[in-house]
Amino acid sequence: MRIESIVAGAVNRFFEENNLPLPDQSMIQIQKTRREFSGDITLVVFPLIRIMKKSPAEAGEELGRYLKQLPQISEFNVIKGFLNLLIESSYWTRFVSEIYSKDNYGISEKSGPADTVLVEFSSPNTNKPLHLGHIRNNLLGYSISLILEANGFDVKKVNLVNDRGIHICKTMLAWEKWGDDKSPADAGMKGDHFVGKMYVLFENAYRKEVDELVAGGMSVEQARIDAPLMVEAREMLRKWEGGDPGVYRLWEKMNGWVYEGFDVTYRKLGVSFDRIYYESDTYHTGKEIVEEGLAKGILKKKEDGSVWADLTDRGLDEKLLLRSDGTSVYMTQDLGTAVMRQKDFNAGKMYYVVGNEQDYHFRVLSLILDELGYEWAGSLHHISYGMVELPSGKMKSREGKVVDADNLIDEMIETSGRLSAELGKLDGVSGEEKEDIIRKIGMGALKYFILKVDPKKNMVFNPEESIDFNGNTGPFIQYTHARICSLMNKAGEHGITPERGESGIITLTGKEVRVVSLLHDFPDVITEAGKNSSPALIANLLYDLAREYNQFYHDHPVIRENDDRVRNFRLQLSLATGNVIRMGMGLLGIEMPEKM
RNA sequence: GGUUCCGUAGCUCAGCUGGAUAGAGCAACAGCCUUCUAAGCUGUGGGUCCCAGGUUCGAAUCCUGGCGGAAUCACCA
Repeated sequence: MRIESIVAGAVNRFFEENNLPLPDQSMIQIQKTRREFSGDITLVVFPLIRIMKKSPAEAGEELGRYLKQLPQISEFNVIKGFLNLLIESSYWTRFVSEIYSKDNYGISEKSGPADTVLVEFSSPNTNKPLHLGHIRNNLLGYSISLILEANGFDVKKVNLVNDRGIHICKTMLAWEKWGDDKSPADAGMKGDHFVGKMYVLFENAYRKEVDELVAGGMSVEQARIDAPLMVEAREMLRKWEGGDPGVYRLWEKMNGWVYEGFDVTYRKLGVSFDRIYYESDTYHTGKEIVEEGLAKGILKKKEDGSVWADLTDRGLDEKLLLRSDGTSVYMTQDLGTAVMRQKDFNAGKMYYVVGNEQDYHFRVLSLILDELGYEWAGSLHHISYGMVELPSGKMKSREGKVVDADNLIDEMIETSGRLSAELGKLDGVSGEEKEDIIRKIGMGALKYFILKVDPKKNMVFNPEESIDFNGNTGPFIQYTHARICSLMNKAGEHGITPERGESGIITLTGKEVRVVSLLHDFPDVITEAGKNSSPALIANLLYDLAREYNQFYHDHPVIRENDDRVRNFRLQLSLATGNVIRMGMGLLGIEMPEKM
């Protein structure tokens, strides 16, 4: 049993034996002892003094004397209402001996098909390549999926591709006009970048047209509608919706280019999906659902033919679901997608990893599904994450103020290679192995940089100051792991391997205890990370662990230790640390080199 | 304007459902490699936790009101 539960149980017994009312569970607060005091864990006695009717000092003393009887508690002291408990080394050595060789420590087994959950992430538009904002989305979505799996859920990762709409038509029109019938291969570009370039060509020419119309005296709003390019794009959208074979072929061809490009980026990021949905499919279902709602009288049609959901009873406004011309909007498609998915997977929960700019949209989506009578409407859960901003503010694709995903990835790997060379770290390694290590480190730096930040918060990325490889970074944690691998190899060469079982009666140093106690926290952190959809919690623990381990490593001999029992414990401790780091980083989607 | 979120060191971020003298990293400066990987370790300086009230034995954390910033409130997605 975990030490916190043992102590909490003993506190309860104390009240029982003294015929006092039992304290509420929330009153038994156990936390880590702050470093400046002596002890490992601390019971906060303030909440208990009311029942005990004693001063904090007296209550602490009394509880301390009682708890010291536990075989796991060796010492105690009371300072200002805080009861600090020193844990017997044998508790820690036994704990380490139990987990050091497990490759599933902290991981919950799958609990069955009833616990299927669905995670949507990525959700790209097919008119431009992925940028840093998408990277955050993909890394979060993928990591959260892994974390939910580690919490025992059967996770389905799904992607919803926004492959239809006016923005796609803009790229098609631009290609027809200025593409010279070239393919991405002809242009020597990745498909998504090539199509993205078409989008930019359109936007630039369109802006020029608008400017000219405005100069001629037209209002900006009207100019945006009347600009010849926009008229053509809308015409193309109508043809697409009408199933015009020529337009449809072009649409398929250009989307194909984009998907080829996306695949490359996804592979580099190491993300994958169990199922991909396309809005060009789901919007049909969405329309049907709206028609049904209309027939049932839940939705209402206005005179101009547009269809609305009335959410004024719920404290919100009315929401448009079909335009007056009968075409669907964003919400329509999301309704369809949700219903299709529920049919496909019957998931207990559907998570949407989507930026916080869409908080309102998802509140409305869930409410409308509820209005329409879907009893699973409450199972939608928006994992809302903050924007990635540049020092100059928000990224804006139309102004070219974006950090391109592929460029960034390439730069990270390049930097990784340069640093390795400067430090002479991989001089003994060559070829594919070397490339692989360099790639893992570069990607580790990028992924950790993004994931260590609380998802809910906006974060700032400064392209001028490239992502660090020292300090609180992915490579720092990877390095710690590589060190441990190297240590174990060296130990093996000396014929030293950790022996199973407890290492015998030894007294641990403060640094050893700090490392063990972080390992001890790992399962709880996985649980919390699952509940809060926050990979950052895992990242923070791993950083603390790596830092504490490096301190331990700095001033404790392992292989060179003469006392067999101590040496064995330190080997187990090192192995356990390496395993937890590897598993934990695995949950962030970060690979671990064995040397670097 | 309504709603939601945010405001912690020069910069980037931790700080869990209230607990001890608010912590890391980067940047700056000063040290540590005949010893298991120096992408490491140690030390120094750096704070009105936006402001003002309130609740509490105790508030960066909870409540109210300001100030500042962001998002959203589309027949865009």
